[in-house]
Amino acid sequence: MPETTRRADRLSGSRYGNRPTMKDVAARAGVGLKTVSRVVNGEPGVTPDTERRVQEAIDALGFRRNDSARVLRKGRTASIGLVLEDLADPFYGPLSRAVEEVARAHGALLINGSSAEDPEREQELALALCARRVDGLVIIPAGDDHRYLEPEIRAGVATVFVDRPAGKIDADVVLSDNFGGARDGVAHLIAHGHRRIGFIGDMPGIHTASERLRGYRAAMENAGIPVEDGWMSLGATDPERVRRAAEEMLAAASPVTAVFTGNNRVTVTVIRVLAEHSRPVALVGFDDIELADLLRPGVTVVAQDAAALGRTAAERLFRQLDGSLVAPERIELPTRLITRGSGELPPAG
Amino acid sequence: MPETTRRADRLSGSRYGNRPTMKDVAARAGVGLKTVSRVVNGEPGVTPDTERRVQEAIDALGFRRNDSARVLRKGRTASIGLVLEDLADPFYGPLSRAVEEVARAHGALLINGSSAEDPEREQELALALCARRVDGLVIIPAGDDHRYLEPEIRAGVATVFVDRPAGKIDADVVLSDNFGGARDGVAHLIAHGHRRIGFIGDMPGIHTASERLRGYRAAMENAGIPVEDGWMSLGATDPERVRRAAEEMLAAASPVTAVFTGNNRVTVTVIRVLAEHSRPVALVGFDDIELADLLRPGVTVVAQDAAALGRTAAERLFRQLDGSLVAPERIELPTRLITRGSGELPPAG
DNA sequence: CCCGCATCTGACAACGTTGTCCAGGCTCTA
DNA sequence: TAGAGCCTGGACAACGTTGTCAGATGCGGG
Repeated sequence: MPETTRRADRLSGSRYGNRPTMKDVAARAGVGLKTVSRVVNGEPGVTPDTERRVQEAIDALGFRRNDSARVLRKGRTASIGLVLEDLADPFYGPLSRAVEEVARAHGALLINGSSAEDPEREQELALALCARRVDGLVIIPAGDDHRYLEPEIRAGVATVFVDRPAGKIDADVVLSDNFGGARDGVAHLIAHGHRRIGFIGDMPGIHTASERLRGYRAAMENAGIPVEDGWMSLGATDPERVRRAAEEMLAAASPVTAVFTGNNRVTVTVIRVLAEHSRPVALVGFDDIELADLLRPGVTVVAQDAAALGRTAAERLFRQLDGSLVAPERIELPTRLITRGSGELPPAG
Repeated sequence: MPETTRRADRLSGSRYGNRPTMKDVAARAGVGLKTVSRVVNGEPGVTPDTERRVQEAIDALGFRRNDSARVLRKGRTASIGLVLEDLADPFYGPLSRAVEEVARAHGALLINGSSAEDPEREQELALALCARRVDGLVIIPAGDDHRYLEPEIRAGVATVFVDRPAGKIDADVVLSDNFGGARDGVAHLIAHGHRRIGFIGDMPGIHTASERLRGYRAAMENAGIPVEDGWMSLGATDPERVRRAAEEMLAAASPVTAVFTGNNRVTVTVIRVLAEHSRPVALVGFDDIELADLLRPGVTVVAQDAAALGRTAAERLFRQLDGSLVAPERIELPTRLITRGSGELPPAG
């Protein structure tokens, strides 16, 4: 006789896991089920007196509407998912926060998870979010094949990719101008007299990394400088390898006089190496880093606006949900060169 | 005749918002509803041949289980909520990530939101998460009254507070040793010969801030140093006010020779002020900051382990859900003094 | 005094899934 | 070959909510 047991537990109020339902509230208030629903949702057509009785019952029982059931009935969850690479990376905090603020403005909750740069985990996470029936997904891709999302998108899940483009499907994408930013950063070094310029970046398999590399090559080519072997280090992600790469460039027979670094983590490591180095070496880094202005010299960077990326993507997501959007688009946000000293050092040696 | 319409849409596959259900899969595979459920959940009792047919139907239709319905039926959502102050703050990134990893290890998703330091928003968010029927909540309190959670906790929502204690309810709390850390940091300055030491921190209404202030006072008292008016600045949160406060302390008739800063944001601003100051002033800050080792002098800090806070809290949450936990507890994690130079400067002037 | 109308209320089905339980078909043994 | 027992598959109810629709109630006017 489970019904009896449950009622007893509920009345005693001590047992975990049994929450009062609208039915319980209705029984206590002596009204119908639907009337409770009306009160909870602020629908019209309830006399003040009835409303008061219902409200009292709600408070007395500690009732809270079960949104799972609501979602099941209504179809929309008023929540969106965010799949990013690593929340602990300072670049993603503001991005995530920006997405959240837009979601909040649309009355939606944000569910997020980290892919840890693992394509399989990205897929697992994205599909788990779809199973929760999020209304939309903002994805910072780890993998390069997103066809697994096709059924979801067809089923109406709004989808926007950020920071890196979607792989093998046609979808909205919001990016920084990685190519242009890197090109301008390297050109800045060239303008200050450098010709032997190193590039240290992530694996070229990652879109942002290859675009920035392309920018480096373009700037060098525009200036008519042939790039020598040993000036480029790709795929060095962990500090140890970045350090080795930087040291090799600086110790070569004809060492580089400037370095362009492909992301914030690389930049930080290279700053450490340069700090130990005797001769001054110019540096421009992609991504801004905190306290960059307080170092001596200050660190010149190509800054992207992480918050703007997140905001733009989220706004586009909700416009998809509004139905006011049709064709997928690729949006590129400009980067900004912030000069602080390290990029303006003249060539030494 | 809505049924007909829906079926047609589904077959055409073009209209948004209609997803295939197990019923559809069953019809297509020519099996019963429950058999599909069994296949989807990997339950035993299905012949390989039937399983194959079902799987084909699933793939063909792009079916994905609706977890909302599942949750409704099963009672548990396998998701936990995290309410924090501001994801954009570098302190919370690693904390959030640590919570996520623990959740993942337990097969749960993480839903998070920022309170923006607003008690009302904290409550709104926490209750919204409860309405989604998260299994548990990790909360970094913005407010100081959490009685609104009593019905939820009684109903079985596991709850752990982090970084600051819960207000007016008895609940699990995981904190850093704010008092001890601040006391030791200030004692460190005293040990290096300082007697005129300033304190710049957040509003004393915030628990961490008042504990750190208490630590400052204790260290001074232990050393028999009376604290003068004007050595303490409380409630300065925005950079402008912090800057003014620091400048006043340094410009006073008998200026402070060292400063203890109450959190990372304050520390960063004070570093800027000190960089412009002529005489060297010692500094110890609460919270570690990135690149602190690269500044000259390096910044001595009292570091808390944000990831450990998050991990400890999340683990405790899941132990509550296991039922292996009974009485609420208060856990205090140690802080660590990291000497890098700024805290070891001798008194000047 | 009765009818019509507006207002308020509640019974019922449906959302998509899972747990329970039973039916039918099979194998194995006596 | 009949009966017992096992395995597979499916019918049905339930989870807690909301939309639909019809019934009840009260009021004013004819």
